[in-house]
Amino acid sequence: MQDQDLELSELAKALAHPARLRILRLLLATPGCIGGEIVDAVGLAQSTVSEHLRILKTAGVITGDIAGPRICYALNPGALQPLVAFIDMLTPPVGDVCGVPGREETS
Amino acid sequence: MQDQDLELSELAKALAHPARLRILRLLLATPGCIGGEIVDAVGLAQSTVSEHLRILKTAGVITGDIAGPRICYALNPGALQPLVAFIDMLTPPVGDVCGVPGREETS
DNA sequence: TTCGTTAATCGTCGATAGGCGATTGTAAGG
DNA sequence: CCTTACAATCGCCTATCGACGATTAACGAA
Repeated sequence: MQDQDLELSELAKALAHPARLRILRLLLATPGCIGGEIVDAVGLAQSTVSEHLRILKTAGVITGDIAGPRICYALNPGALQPLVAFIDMLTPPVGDVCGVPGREETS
Repeated sequence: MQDQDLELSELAKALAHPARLRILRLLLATPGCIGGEIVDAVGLAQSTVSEHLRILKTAGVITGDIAGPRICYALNPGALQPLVAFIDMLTPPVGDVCGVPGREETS
């Protein structure tokens, strides 16, 4: 049961960096395939961005399809479901009526 | 808008370690207040566990109330909601009918 | 084939995280 | 008061992360 902790922590680690979150936002906002635009958008060196992309790809959060000389990155949202399931498991208190019930935050 | 990336990454970082996930599971399974039981459960040194608890507390994921010589730790599930919201934002493709639609997993 | 573009990889560096034992602080009990 | 138990903090060390420039690899176009 706790064996999943490894997998879950890897998943969380993939999200544990602002640059990677930014990349995910960017991929969400960009329907088509983009390559080096990511580098320009996050404002980091090409090698650094490539490393972040590798981490995201390894975690399964994104996919990378070769499209000629460049690469088409796309979100793979399903990969994060286990993490959501874990957090959900911690969050039974407030009503699980429908979707996001406690949006107003318990504060 | 992207300012939240910092906050979200901090939140994800709090979950990015197996020992901390184990602690959260333990707190979920233990209704009452436990103190040093955590140390015994995770199998790490007391100082190490204390550090993990500090990280979780700093992230707001748990709370710690002083109860005499020991401390009563409890989950604070609401703190993770922003993270869930972010992941949800990445996951619109499949029906957003009601909360957790893809519970059966896409695969 | 040669050239230009794009992405991945390599090597290096400083910063951070994770682990531990030892120490300190605090609060109940004798 | 002193002692005991628990948790937090303090060095200290190792391992990993994040960033970079430079290099290499792959592909399309000329």
